[in-house]
Amino acid sequence: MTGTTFEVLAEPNRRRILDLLRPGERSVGDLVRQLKMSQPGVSKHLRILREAGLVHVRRDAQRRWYALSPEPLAELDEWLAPYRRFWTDRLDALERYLDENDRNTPETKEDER
Amino acid sequence: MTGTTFEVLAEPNRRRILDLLRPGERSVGDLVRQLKMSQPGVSKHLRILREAGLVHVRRDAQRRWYALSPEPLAELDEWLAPYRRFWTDRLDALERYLDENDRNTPETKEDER
DNA sequence: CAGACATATAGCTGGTTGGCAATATATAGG
DNA sequence: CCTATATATTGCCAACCAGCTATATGTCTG
Repeated sequence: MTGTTFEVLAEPNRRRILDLLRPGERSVGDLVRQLKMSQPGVSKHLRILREAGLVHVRRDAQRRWYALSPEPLAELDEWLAPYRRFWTDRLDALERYLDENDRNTPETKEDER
Repeated sequence: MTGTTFEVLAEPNRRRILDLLRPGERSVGDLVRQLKMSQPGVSKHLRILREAGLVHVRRDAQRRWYALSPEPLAELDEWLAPYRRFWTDRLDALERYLDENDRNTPETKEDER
């Protein structure tokens, strides 16, 4: 099996790659230049990201253009959702969007208007 | 050194422990019973979670009551924030809170070995 | 075709890690 | 003090992993 999203993201260089892809597509060589890492190293990480469904690739002659496939990040976001209430009292409008379940000790500070 | 929040959360049993702590404090023995794992195994994970600042402990005679310290999760949340726009277009009020920079053009996908 | 260029894969290796059993530490009670 | 209970620490091991070098694959150009 391919690693879980969490395991894949545990590696800092892979998070870095995703960050670099956020503005848009990048070629492998491009990424190699940004990360201080060997080309095979980068390709290996890209494979792992690809197999985890976090990036997808477009071929163009010898170049391969990698781009974000952010769907799996939603899984992480879902895991995180029930915890948000613990540190985002200020942004509690957020909870209205993102929260849905259980009972807990709600120590909301007073909302307004 | 203590691992990063991402590394610590890569381990499924540790995420499970946090999930179990979400409703409130639990003793170690309590956790051992829920997870199918040896007591030393659980203690080891708890130590890692403690050193990562994700849980804190309260002594009570022989018992130790563990509870969530969710602050480090905010770090994860911050990393995730700029990605949210990619799957939560519906929730674009969110972006007003969380986002800051530009957008890209989605491309056709292709995937092959 | 040859050679250059871009990327992927294979093979190796040192370091890390999760699991367990054994043992240590601490506390409570008789 | 002795014993039971609860948890932590230690020591060990097999598995995994990220990085590297060397090599393979694929494509473009002349």
